[in-house]
Amino acid sequence: MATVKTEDVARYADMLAAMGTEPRLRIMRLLLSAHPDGMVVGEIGGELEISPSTLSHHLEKLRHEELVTVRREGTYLWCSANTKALETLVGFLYAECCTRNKAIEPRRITCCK
Amino acid sequence: MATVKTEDVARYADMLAAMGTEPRLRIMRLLLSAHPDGMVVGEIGGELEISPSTLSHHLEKLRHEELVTVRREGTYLWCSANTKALETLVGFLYAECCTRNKAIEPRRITCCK
DNA sequence: TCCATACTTCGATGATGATAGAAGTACGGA
DNA sequence: TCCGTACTTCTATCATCATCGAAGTATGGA
Repeated sequence: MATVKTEDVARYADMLAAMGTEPRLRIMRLLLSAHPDGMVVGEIGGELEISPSTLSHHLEKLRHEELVTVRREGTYLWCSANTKALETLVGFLYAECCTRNKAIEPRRITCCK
Repeated sequence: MATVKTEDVARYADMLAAMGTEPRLRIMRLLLSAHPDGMVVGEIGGELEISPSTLSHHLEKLRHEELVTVRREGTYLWCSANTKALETLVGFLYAECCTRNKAIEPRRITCCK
């Protein structure tokens, strides 16, 4: 069990905040369902009905927290969920709840859905 | 695997936002480490060096998202992490990443810490 | 070189948020 | 009944955020 450095808490808080908005959480869900191919920016906007400039800001935020990666293909930008970062974040929450403090039984998280 | 209703996404986003701030994430960590007894408000403030009124606002936010429960004992207010709500939230994230989309291998979350 | 498509950045606005001192409320004890 | 402790609410301020239209940049194709 790795110890959580105090400076990490701020980082995790920022990642949680990045997902703590309905449009951005929807974006993450969409990208996860399209994983690992990802989706083109315009396709995300069409699916979620978010205006281009607003979407761009949301993607910028998610990319800043490294929750989303982007690669260019011609004029298209392909976005993908960064599973590495998600792994770290969800692993942190899981550890806080189940491992470090044993406040929640693991099965309740891994089996309840 | 329960299906996630669209209106639930907004709720999960609010919960993530509630924990998406360094002081509040620290509060949750502290309360989890003190689970299930919880901690008195003043003790939290002393430990995290947050002024009484600011702390009160943060606790109000966490309580509003049902991440924290409060019980009174004389003049003291005891705060506890609401494991039921945390369970739901972390279960949702786990499902999104590992079950629904299989973007992340479960072991990477349950074993990596 | 010019154009169309895809996306970003600029600029502006209205909203929410974080913080904290000061005043108020709740409670138990003297 | 009065006081002290614990905590909240009020009030104010400064900062960040979400949104979106308009203008700008990037890219490939004609």
